[in-house]
Amino acid sequence: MSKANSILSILAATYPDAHCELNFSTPFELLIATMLSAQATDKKVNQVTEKLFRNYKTPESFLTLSLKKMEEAIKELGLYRNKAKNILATCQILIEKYNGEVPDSMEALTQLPGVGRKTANVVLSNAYNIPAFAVDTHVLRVSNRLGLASGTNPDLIEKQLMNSIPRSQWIQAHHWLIWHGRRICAARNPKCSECPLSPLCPSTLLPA
DNA sequence: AACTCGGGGCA
DNA sequence: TGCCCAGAGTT
Repeated sequence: MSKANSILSILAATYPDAHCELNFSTPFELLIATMLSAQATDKKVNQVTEKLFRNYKTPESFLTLSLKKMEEAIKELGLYRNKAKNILATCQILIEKYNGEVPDSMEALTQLPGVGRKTANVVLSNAYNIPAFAVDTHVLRVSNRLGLASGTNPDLIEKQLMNSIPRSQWIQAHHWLIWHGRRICAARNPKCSECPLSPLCPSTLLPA
C-alpha cells in the first residue's frame, strides 16, 4: 500500500460524509456561489446566496439587477466589484451562447469571465459529477504538508494529485483535503495533536 | 512571479 | 491588529 493510499484511506475514514459546503440546487447556483466564494468563507457565501437565490434563480433574472444592486447584494463577501461585473457578464454569455444553461466542459467554463480552473472544476465535479480536481488554498497547503504534492502552482499540484490518486476518488479526495484543511490542518496553528495523519506527516509539529 | 481586488471573521 | 478566507486577471 502506497503512502498516498494510506493517507487517503485515513482521510476517508475520518471524513466519511465530506461534501461541498456551498449551498446550491442547480448548476447555475453552484457556478454563482463558487464565483462568489473567492477569498470569502463559505459560511458568508451561503448567507448571501440564501437571500439572492430566493428571488433570482436564473441568468435572466440576474440580469434584471443593475451593477450597483448586484454589488450591494454581495458586498460583504469582498472583491465585490470584480465579482459583480464578472457575474453579470457571465450571465449574459450563458444566455447568448448556451441557451441560459451552464456548460459542462472545462474549455467553455474557463472562457466565462471570472471563471478560472478552480471554479470550473468545482462545477464539473459537484454539479455534473465529472471527475475533476479543484485545487484551492486548502488543497494546496494540505497536499504540500502531507507530501502528496509539492509546489505553489495550482495547475501542477492538480496534475500531481491526479497522477497519484485514482480517478474514481478525485471528487471525494478533493473534499477530504478541504475538510481536513479547515478542521485540523489549518493555515495557522494546525492541530497536529488531534490529527490522525500525524504519524505519516512529514510536516507534523509533534515530536517524533 | 508579483500585484490587485476587499469586507468579514477570528485569535 | 494581523492573518486568512472553497480565486482570477493583469502586468
